[in-house]
Amino acid sequence: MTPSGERGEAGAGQAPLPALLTQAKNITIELLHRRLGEDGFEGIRYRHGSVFRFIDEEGSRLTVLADRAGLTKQAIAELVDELERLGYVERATDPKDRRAKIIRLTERGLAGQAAAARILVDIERRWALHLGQDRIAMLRRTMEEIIALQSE
Amino acid sequence: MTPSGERGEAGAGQAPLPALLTQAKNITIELLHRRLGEDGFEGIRYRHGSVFRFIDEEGSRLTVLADRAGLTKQAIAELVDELERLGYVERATDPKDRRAKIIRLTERGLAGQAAAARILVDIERRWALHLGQDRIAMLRRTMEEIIALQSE
DNA sequence: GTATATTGTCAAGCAGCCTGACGAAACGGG
DNA sequence: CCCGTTTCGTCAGGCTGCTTGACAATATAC
Repeated sequence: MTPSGERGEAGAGQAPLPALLTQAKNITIELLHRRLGEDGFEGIRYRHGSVFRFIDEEGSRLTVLADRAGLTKQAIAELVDELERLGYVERATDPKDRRAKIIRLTERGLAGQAAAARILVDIERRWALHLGQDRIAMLRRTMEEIIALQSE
Repeated sequence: MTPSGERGEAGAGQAPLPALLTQAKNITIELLHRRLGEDGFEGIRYRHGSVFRFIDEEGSRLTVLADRAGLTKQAIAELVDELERLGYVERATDPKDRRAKIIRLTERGLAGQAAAARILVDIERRWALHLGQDRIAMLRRTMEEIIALQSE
């Protein structure tokens, strides 16, 4: 009763684009989080990326993070709660605005952020080793351009 | 209180790979489902792809679909319920095995499946128009090879 | 100085999956 | 042929990751 499979398609031709993209994404985040765990950064999940990716060096407000991540304040608040419990992030009341709280990476949070970046670079490097540097660079550029194309 | 954003990264360099892949996927499925809707195929959601993608022409059992999609029987059962309500699929008891039910695409289901395939080809074609045929073919091949690389 | 907007939190709900347990039907060995 | 085991689909309940709605505390504008 535990799912596993994934095989070829039933119908004509080739795997649909969304399936390909999804599978590639899943592979990437699985590698990333496994290696984060191995490096001692336990408990970090994919969703936490919304904080790590968008937080400013000097810290950011909840509202700002929510806006950047395209999520609600409530959703981000829960992520921050979790990361705070795990010791990656800390909240401090903004002295300029006592409604707001500044969310800042702790030492460990900074280390985790750096580790993630390093691991992702390494993943790309290993793919480049098998498929060629230019192929991987092209993959990245093509996706960026597709995304740019759509947001016109 | 409705999220929207998505902007550049805070930290160094470039967008992380998983974010890129996710965004590309989201763009694709959004285009796909919008155009499916325009073509009169209402109510189809991303998750329904697990049925449309893996169902055999003569129909398939629930268990088979679940296995192929990498989901539980229960998850697929709910998808099939929905698609049945929408008229894309029908259940028939297997005469060979009265425990089992054969899930088969209706006329409308077949039309929807064909439309989806056609739209996806068209999306790729339009990207190729802007970025070049070779770039899009390469994108596809590179992702396929990355996926193959990981499942060694 | 008071109306209005903004910040973060509490509560509740929905989607999309999961695990567990089950009756009905098929299968396999004696 | 009968009975234990396996396989089919379903029912019930739970978890995760998000949503909308409502709110007290605080800041801002006129």
